[in-house]
Amino acid sequence: MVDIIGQIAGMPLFAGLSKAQYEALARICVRRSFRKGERLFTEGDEGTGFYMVVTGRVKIFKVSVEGKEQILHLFGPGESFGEVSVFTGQGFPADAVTAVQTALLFFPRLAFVALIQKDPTLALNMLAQLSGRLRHFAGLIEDLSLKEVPGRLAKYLLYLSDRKGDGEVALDVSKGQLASLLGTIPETLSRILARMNRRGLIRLRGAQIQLLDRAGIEQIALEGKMLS
Amino acid sequence: MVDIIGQIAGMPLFAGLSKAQYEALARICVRRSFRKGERLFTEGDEGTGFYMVVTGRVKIFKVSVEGKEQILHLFGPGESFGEVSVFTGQGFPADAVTAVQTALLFFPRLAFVALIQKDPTLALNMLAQLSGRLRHFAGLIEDLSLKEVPGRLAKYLLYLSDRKGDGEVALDVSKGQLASLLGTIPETLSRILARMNRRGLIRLRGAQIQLLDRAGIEQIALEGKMLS
DNA sequence: CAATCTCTTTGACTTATGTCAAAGCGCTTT
DNA sequence: AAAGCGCTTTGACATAAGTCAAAGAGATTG
Repeated sequence: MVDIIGQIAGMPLFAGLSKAQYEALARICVRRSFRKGERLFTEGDEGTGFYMVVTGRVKIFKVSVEGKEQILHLFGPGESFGEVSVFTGQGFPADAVTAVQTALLFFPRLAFVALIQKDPTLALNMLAQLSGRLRHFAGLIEDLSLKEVPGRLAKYLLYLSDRKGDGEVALDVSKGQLASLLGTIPETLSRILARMNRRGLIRLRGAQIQLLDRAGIEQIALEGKMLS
Repeated sequence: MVDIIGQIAGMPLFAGLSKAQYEALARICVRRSFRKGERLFTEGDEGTGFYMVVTGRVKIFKVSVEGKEQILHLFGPGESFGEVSVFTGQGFPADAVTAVQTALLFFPRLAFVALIQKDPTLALNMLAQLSGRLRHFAGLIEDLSLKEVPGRLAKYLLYLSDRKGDGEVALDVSKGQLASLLGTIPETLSRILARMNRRGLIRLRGAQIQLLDRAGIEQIALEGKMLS
């Protein structure tokens, strides 16, 4: 119980709340652990609450009839997911699976809504949370519709690089999963990485990628394509 | 003033509020009219509030460096937009332009946040609103990534048909705009409509489209492609 | 340490969709 | 009705990206 409060206190969604609120949140939530690859829910399932990642990683994705998948979001520690069906009352809009061994807090719908009704700060935090997610989705739509795969890849490499600081980047997902994240397939991703490598934009060593020509990569990200 | 209250009362975002709340909302908002094609804001602009459509139509979209546009959403009467930057404090994530002559209500950020803090119902309505928008975006991402243009078009035709009831559908946007909505260009859309016409799936007469083979169209929407 | 299994890469090929250019069509304006 | 204008359609072509198949690389396990 006390350690759950500790976990909750650090989350952006719960920033600025009173001690009493932390306790109330800790009282309504349930901690659950999952092995890698476990399914949390499937599109259409009735949503009885939402989740927050304590440790690990959760993949939210859509699947086509042929089995191709598009990752909508990868959520890590401190991030929450599954709120949409809490507030609309409809089923989940996508599938969720753990990408690695994962610990989650589950917040039941009705109890959480009751808390929100009593605490405007919590409500505003949640509104900020969903707004951020909308911004992210708008970016994904832009990328899928207006950029080619090299452009999306370049943007992702720069994103990784910005998180780390230096010019050496370690992919935080398998290349297959990265393909799903970028809206393509492994073969295509592989070819484009090879092309960037040949042109001296990057130096490929497995999951380690060195950004050799940052300006060139930035241009590809901006223009959305790699001039042939 | 009184007529603004009347307009507000009917909006889903404001459902279930007290008379006093309607009056407070009416007090903080400003009504503004725009001619067709006027720009309301541009991506990156600081958001000082959000808008609600009274009459007319607003197009929210992204543009690529080459000038191709992807429509994120078309908002009509009773729908609101621009909330994202209200709750994150960052700039608008996309561009907004009126698609026709349009009347809007503008709600200033700080005044509205103050109201939300006092009224949990308003907060929950807004959460439902944003959640619905996330669901819509998830669907758009799915379509762009996992369906081909015929699949997206079929889905849109069925959507129009479901709104109307019968098998005769009138496009509510120009074909050029429909292309932007579906993530393609006018030439491609034109070809695919012609192909569906040739195959007896639809009967094309300008902006009037008759759905002749609903089952066939549903299959294309589901599979995401038109088997050649 | 070999065997196996999965993930990744490469090659040859197909195809959906974009590009560019021109023609067609409908609508408004004079 | 003629003229002009924007939107739509069609054609010829280019190309990004998917499919299928096989080889290669890396990791895991017995």
